[in-house]
Amino acid sequence: MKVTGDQALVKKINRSLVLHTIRKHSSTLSRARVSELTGLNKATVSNLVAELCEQQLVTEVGPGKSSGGRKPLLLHFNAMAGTVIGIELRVKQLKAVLCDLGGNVLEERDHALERHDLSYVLEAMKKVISSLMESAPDTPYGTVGIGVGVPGMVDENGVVLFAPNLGWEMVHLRQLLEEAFSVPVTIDNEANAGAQGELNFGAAKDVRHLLYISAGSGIGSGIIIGGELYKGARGYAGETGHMCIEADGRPCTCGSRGCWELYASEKTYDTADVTLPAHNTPELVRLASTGNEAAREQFAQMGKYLGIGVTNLINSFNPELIVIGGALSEAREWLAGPMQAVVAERTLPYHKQQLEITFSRLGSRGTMIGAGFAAVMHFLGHARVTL
Amino acid sequence: MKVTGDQALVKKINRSLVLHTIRKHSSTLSRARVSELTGLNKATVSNLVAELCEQQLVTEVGPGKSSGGRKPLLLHFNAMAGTVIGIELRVKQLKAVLCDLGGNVLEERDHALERHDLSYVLEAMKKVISSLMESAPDTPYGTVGIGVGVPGMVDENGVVLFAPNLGWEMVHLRQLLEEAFSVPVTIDNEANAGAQGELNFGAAKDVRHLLYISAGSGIGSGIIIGGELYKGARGYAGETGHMCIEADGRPCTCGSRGCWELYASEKTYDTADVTLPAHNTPELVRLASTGNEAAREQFAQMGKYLGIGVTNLINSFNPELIVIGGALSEAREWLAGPMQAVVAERTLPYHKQQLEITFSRLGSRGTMIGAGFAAVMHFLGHARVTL
DNA sequence: TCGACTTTGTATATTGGTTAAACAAAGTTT
DNA sequence: AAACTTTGTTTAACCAATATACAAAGTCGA
Repeated sequence: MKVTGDQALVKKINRSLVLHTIRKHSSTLSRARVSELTGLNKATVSNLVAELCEQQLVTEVGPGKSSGGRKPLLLHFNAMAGTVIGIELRVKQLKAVLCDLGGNVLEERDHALERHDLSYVLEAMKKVISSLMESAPDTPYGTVGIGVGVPGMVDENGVVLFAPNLGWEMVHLRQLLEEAFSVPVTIDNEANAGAQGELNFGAAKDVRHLLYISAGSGIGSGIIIGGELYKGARGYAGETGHMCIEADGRPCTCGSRGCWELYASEKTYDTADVTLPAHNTPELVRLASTGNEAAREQFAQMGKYLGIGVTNLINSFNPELIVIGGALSEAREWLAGPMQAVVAERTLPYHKQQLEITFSRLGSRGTMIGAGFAAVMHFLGHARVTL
Repeated sequence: MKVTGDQALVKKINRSLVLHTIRKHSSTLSRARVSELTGLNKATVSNLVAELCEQQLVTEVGPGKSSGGRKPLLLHFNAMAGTVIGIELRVKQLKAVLCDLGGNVLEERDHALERHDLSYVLEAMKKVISSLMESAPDTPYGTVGIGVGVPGMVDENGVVLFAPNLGWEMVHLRQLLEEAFSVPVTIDNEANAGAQGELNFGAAKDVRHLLYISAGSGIGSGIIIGGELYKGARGYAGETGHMCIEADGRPCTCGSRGCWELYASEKTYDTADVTLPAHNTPELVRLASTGNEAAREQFAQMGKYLGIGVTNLINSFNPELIVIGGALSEAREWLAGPMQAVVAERTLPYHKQQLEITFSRLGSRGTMIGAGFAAVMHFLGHARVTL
């Protein structure tokens, strides 16, 4: 959209600056400190804070310690000003949480999915959302948004362009949910949502260049560059599961061959050469931990191929931190070793020096929380300028 | 950098909006039409245009056709208000142009490079730049910037982090050139520069989602999403040459194995199984056109592997248009067929419907012109807001 | 305990940009 | 020639940020 500059815009930008500064350092900043951090004049900060207080998004939490003068009045981001719903749509499951504006989980729901057709899934979503909305505590703004993470490509209008694992194409999911609940809805790629979750509340707090790999029934990645989600036209980037790692490898449903996710996701369970003792991750993890060799070997193979793909991404994006999330992160104990070995062998020394690989801290909740966070950001607003 | 909102910022944003609107539709817009296009008030446009006229960036070019009222005064973007220098640093060659602010080439220089050590290359660059600066016509602002495209990763401060084909690491190129010439310098990845060139002046004018593949001594890609260069922390994105397309393929200097550019760039010349009749692209192209089978087969193989990598990128980014540039675009006649065949076979029908693959229109000049354009944009300023 | 100093936060006048509305200028149409 | 259209400028009003002065509330040393 074409944006022109006027005073309303200036105010939006500065309000956003002040609000998010307080949010990120809740209960530790005074007006004076916010003024220093943002570069805004003290008076401007005072005015904007007054407005935010009226809107109940910020409260004064009491005096802090003096450093030789008047005691500062510490400002608190009022996370309980409203709630959001975060949803992760998986292939066989619908997971949802009710969060406050600070990403704290207040309620949680799980719902098994038997089919993937839109009307069935939509009905299930509506049920779960209604249930969470009813359980929401009384807050000034109520439930201010719904964020959904889906396993597929999403455009800037919240249309699911393509979700192969669900068999969806061109589903106007945002519109459908907004019509049903009359609340702003944000739709994100599942990996992008997970990346946002880990960046804001998990293993990657305040990392500038992050690569989040979501390994489950497929593989997706969320890429954070310069502290911001590198989403391009939303969800387009990071569709790395179909990165070809074997030129003449197995044919994939995507039309190509040798795609990464055929070798390093739960898809391997169906095509594995050896007979596996189980065909789902939780069961295989259980078996591996009891010493089952076939299960361990399976994870070792997947770890190796995970490492190959991760190496590609390291060589492309040179992140500071890599977080592995998704259902497969449960198997970290058996994946990590082989994966790290491949990465150590294949990446340039130049990359290795500042690189760390870790697993999701939010676990299976990361995507939901991240999706909910997108709704929070939509509610709070996030204007900024590129020069 | 932290940016706060004030009236100066508002003016910057609006000035930028007006200036670039006029630039993109030079000599066809009146003040009234600019007001409509930008959404700014007529008075605001008048004021900003007056200022731009004073700065000699815009001139009134005369009356247009009336549509039932007073004739409009058409506004012209004064491309000759200044000049920029665009440089492409290749492995064996330094190519440079002097352009006006509209990307029109005024002078051109070529300089062979015998070595890659920094001091030697820097000396060559200085010579070429000085020569172009001296030949620059007299303009109000003179030579306002230097843009360089380099075959490697570049960070946001113009530091060449890593350029394997030159053996460079952590070269503060921007700083070095700015100190030598006291003119703003922009450093870009070579593929990103090429993408910018084709987007603004070449085969991809006004395309929203573009994938530019630069295939030469290596492979890089420039990704345009939503009409803007998707560069993340500059140059990090698009380092696709080291995308692994053969899990246990040939070892690469990058530390990995089976990298794309080992199979689809000029690097194949050195590792080809069969004895090639020549080991450089121009010669092979000549041979292929005279009917040499070995040369044609070589290009066919490269085309196939180009297609494999391109398919990966299509499945990841779903662009509208793919432009193949770089030295290998000279061989389009023999590459295109095999490449298209692989792409057609491997991509999803969903992607194919809106996808077009073409070759560079600016040819070998694309990167230079794009690099120069980056300098133009730096000079003109390009403030905008994200909500 | 008192006064000097510090730090926090607010009030006031100024600045500088956009804007709506009226207006002037220069056409076309009937 | 009168009525209408379109272009571009002038005017006054508005509004957010800012510098500056100031009030409030603390610390610290003698």
